[in-house]
Formats: sequence, C-alpha cells, structure tokens
Amino acid sequence: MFSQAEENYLKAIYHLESSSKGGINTNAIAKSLATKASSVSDMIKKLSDKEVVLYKKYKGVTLTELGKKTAANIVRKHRLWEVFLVKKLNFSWDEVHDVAEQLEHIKSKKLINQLDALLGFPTHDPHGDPIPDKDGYINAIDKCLLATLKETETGVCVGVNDSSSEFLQFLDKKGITLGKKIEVLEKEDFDDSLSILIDNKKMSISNKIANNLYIRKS
Amino acid sequence: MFSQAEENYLKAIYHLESSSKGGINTNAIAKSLATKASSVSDMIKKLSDKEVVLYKKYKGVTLTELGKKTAANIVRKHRLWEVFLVKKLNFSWDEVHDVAEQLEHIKSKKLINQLDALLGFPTHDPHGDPIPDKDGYINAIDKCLLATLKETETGVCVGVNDSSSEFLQFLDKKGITLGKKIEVLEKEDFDDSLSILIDNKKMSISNKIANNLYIRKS
DNA sequence: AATAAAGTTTAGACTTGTCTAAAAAATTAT
DNA sequence: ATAATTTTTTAGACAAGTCTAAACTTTATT
Repeated sequence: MFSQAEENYLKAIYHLESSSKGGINTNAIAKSLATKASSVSDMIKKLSDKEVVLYKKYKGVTLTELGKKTAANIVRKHRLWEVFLVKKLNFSWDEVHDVAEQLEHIKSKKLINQLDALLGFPTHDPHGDPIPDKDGYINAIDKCLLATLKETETGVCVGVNDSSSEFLQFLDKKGITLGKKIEVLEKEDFDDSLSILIDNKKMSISNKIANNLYIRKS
Repeated sequence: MFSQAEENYLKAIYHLESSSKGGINTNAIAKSLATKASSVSDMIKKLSDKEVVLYKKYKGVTLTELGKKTAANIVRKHRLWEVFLVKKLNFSWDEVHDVAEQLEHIKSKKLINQLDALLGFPTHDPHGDPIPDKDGYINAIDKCLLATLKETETGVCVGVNDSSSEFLQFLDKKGITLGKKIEVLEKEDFDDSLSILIDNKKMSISNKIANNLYIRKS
C-alpha cells in the first residue's frame, strides 16, 4: 500500500520517464512536484526500499516493473475520473485536473472497474491522453504536434500537450476541440505562426499554440 | 480548510451529538474513532482554535454552528457517494461504507452538487439514513425500532441502526430490504424475539435484529 | 588536470497526528 | 468528607513528510 505522497512521486517519475528516456534525476522530480531536491532524495530511498524504483546514489532513478504498473494504475484512475467528471458531471475539460488529482488516490478496485464500465470503457481522457488498461498497457495513437505539419496537410485534433486551464480555455474560445478537422493553409517563416482552416473558418495560430496541440494526420 | 483527520473528528462528534445530547466526552470520541483519549485531547484543542468546537477542559466538547455545518457537509458527501456507489456502480449496501469514507474527503463543491443532481437529489442513503442538504438541514422521518412495535402493528422497513456488513448481509439473506412491509405477529416474552410477516412469509427475528432495524409505522 | 559550477545527499529542524506513561481533575463510593 | 476510581490532560517520544543549510559528487570549463 502506498501513501498519497508516494503515489504522487511514482506518477511524476512515470510521466518523466515517458517523455525523457534514461534515468530521471532528482531535480526534475523536484521541479515537477514543486518540492525540494532534498525531499525527493528522502522519498526515493523509501520507494527504493519498497522496490518500486531502482536507485543508485547520484545516478538518478528508474521505475521497476512493479513501479511502472503501480504508476500506470494511478494514471488510469486519474484519467477515468476525468472522463467521469466531463461525461457524467458536466465539468469542462479545463476544470477536471485538480479534482482528479484527489480522486486518483481512492483505493478500491471494484470502484475503478465499475467506473470504467459505467463510462463505456473509454480509451482516452478529455484531453486526448490514453487511459492505461488494468495491466498498465497503453494503446498509443499516432499523433504529432500541429507545428510539425506542412502546408496543405490536414489532420484531426486528438490531444493537448499543455493541459493548463488557461490553454484549454483559449482553445475553447477559438472553437478548437478534440475531433475537429484542421488544415494547414500557410506557414509563416517570420514568426512560425500558422494559418489554418477549421470549421471552414480561416484563423491564425501562434507557434506556441501549434506546439501544444496534437494532430493525427489524415 | 480541514485535514482528513480533523474532518473525521468533526464527523464523530456530530454523530455522537445526534445520538446522546449534551457535551461529548473525550473517551466517547476516542472509542468511536478507535484512538486514544490523549490524541482526542490534542485534536480538540486544534478544533477549538479553529472555532468549530466549544471546549472547556474536563467538560467535554460541543460543535459550534460552523462545526455543525462543516460536519453535516461531510456526512452529506459520505451519503451521496454511498448512493452513487449503489445506484451507478452496482455496489451492494454492505460494500459502500469504506469507499465512502475515502470519497467524503474529496474537496470540490461542484463535484458534490453535480453528483447530487446526477443521482436525482436523493434524500436518503442506501441504509435509510437522511442526506443533509447544502445548509446541513436534515429532513428526519418518523421512524422507530422494530423492537418497539406491538403485536399486530405493521410498518415499512426504512433504515438500519447497525450498518456493519455482517448485519447487512444477514438482512439480505433473510430478504429484508428497505421498503419492505413488515407485520409483527407475535412477541416472545422469553427471549424478546419476534415473529413477523414479510412478503407473506412468516419468520422469527431475534431481539438483537429487532433492535437494529428501523420501521416507519403504517 | 585543476577549478568552477551544477546537481545530489545528509544533517538537523519543524509540523501533523499518533502513542505511552504519568499527573491532575472530576466523579463515585464508603 | 475523605478515599478510591474513572476520566482527562500533559509531557515526552515517534513516524511521515517537508524544509534549509551544509557537505559531498559529478560534470563542465578553462
């Protein structure tokens, strides 16, 4: 059994491992949890004792198989709760994160399995992130950042890289939601902005936006 | 904002106040939380500082208005989650308590209000206990213990006094569920057992059972 | 290769919530 | 009313998790 603090560390390491490969260093974990390197150092020792991470002093940390499975299960719970909040409780996609951060720590296998069924076994959360299955397996879809598309290419919006409420609300305002078809009309060399077509409307998108929006090419 | 420990103390005091009137003493709280009187003494000081209880050394403790409202809100959350588990996730009434004990500490007003709406604004939880409204007000129904009924009296089963899974499973086995009509056929002086009619079936009920089943007389 | 800079760990302190043991107050019994 | 008992509080200790400051490794620079 893991404490909430331990679970948060596992989740942070899991996310860091999935984006950067190789050992995860103390500072990166500290930054992602908004804590201090010394606290991370202490906690890593505990996690190592519990055999969910491999740890060599000064050499960073990697998740063991048990650690990966444990972390994936927390992510699974987080994302299923997000789906629940949006689909059943009328939350918008920018409101779900903080509540899901609490709900992900609830301990009950039956709860999460029944929730999964109630929601119709969803594969992705409201931000387009994949939901790990019971064994931690993720069915990744082939996506790329909007910024990597070339002129005339088209695709469907399938996810966000930044899921801060600011960014999500900005997308709402622009009418950009998951599932929307996007065509790149023009790329501006000067500031790397894009001119895109969405819902038959032409709009200009900054490079920052294009670098935080995932597209499945079509 | 209250910690989970503080919330559990508030809830315990709230329940104790509703059953026995007057100041609640340290030992009673310790017993109901399965902790030690010294721990209770420590915590009460904190709760007193936060102005949710009134406390005079050696004289027990009472909830302030703020304390009552806070505690009622936790009870509200607990009971709404229980309804959710039974109605939406196919839990049985003897499985919900432990999970609801965790869920009641989730902090989000929107979550609980939307949950309330999803469930159709229920007034009672799966054990027949009333769900406080947003202001902590409880719409109590007129109920009495089955043991207090006289021969030939009838009523509807509306709640349980003991909601341990053992007792609830026993009731399931006997076919006794909320809403069932019960008629008292005979009271046995010897052991205070009852002969009752339920679903046109005659059965014998021990005094212990009769003292843990609430009836609304009809 | 020596030194500077960056990153990591340790040591010691603090908070929350718990406990045991002992002291103090209140209650009950004689 | 005094003694015995029960209840409550205090004092001191401990575990989890965090922090600051200092010490120690590793990496980068010259």
